[in-house]
Amino acid sequence: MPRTGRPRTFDELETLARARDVFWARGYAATSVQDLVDELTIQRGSLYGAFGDKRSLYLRAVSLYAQQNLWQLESLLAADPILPTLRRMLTRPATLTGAEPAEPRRGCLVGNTTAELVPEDADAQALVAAAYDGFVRVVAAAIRRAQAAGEVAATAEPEAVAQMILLLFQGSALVSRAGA
Amino acid sequence: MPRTGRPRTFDELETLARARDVFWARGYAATSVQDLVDELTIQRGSLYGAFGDKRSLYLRAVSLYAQQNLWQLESLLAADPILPTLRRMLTRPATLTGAEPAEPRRGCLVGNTTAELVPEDADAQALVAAAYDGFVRVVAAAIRRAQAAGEVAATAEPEAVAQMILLLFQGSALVSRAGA
DNA sequence: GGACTTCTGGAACGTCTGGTCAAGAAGTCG
DNA sequence: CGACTTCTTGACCAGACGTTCCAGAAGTCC
Repeated sequence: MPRTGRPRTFDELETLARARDVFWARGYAATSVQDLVDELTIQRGSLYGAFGDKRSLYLRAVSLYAQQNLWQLESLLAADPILPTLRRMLTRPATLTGAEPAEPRRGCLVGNTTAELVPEDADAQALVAAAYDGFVRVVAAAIRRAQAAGEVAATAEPEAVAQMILLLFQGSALVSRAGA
Repeated sequence: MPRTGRPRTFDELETLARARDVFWARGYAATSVQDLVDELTIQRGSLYGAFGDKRSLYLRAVSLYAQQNLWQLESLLAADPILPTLRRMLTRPATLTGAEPAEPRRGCLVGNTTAELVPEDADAQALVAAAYDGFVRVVAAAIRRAQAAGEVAATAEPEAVAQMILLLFQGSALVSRAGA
């Protein structure tokens, strides 16, 4: 069934990425639909037509963020050795997100969502839980590879260590919003 | 200058504590003034008369939360040994707040504030930064005491370890909102 | 080119928001 | 008791909010 009718004049993915940045900078509730209309170069009608309502747009934006971060994480950890990479991630959370250091500190959009929407919103909860799960899975796999290569002590429990790294990473992203 | 006129019929501190719980459960933006009026057993006029506006009330509520948590932390760490206490705090963030395990997971109000209001709000930023600072100070002091008592290796940097514990603690409180 | 479909732009809607106000109740103080 | 001050109550306000809708523009398909 080929798509007929007038095509969109804006790129949906690019617009979604811009929405992600707006939400990331301001949070969910503090971002009004008017803010989005202003910054996405889209009119209200188009926004609602393409993304449904504000909440759906937000969830899609967070989902995009989580997926891009997971890819970035995988690619960063693909190169041996992993320990310097992990250290850099923890001391500079922006390593994963590709944000400029000069930008105002925004933390991690998944973490921010966890604090603002979860546990009131079941969909948001599932979304962030999946993101955390993916993080742990990828890091644990990297640890196992590093153990096989002799970089990391074989006695360490990969899943447990990965879980702890997740906590450190989220804690770091959160606290970094408040200053150094 | 003695206070004259009709006295308040509600206890200000108790009301503030209740406001803290409401904000803690729902977040800042998602809590309407009407919600507060409903749950504090106070009328709008009294609320504004006693606490100024919504934001002031929120900041005072977070401040109360932070101070109570700091006291609780100090008293928990006063008893040797500190390591089991720290472990319990990290695996069960509610240890500090005194929240029931059955309650919906709310994380840490300071952390939630960091995610929702900071860095847009300079007052909130100062508030949470002070809270983090207090946490690190108290934990570092406890580590120094434990080092003097031989419980903790003397090679550890108390401040650095305390900072890491803060990150783990905040990470744990945050991620716990999303599930186990 | 004609029929049809989708998108755009912007006005409009009802609701809810945080905040104010005034009148009366209920205290304190001398 | 009388003067004064503060608190309570609930109606009220203007503005912002998220969302809907429709007329016209701009495409696709046969």
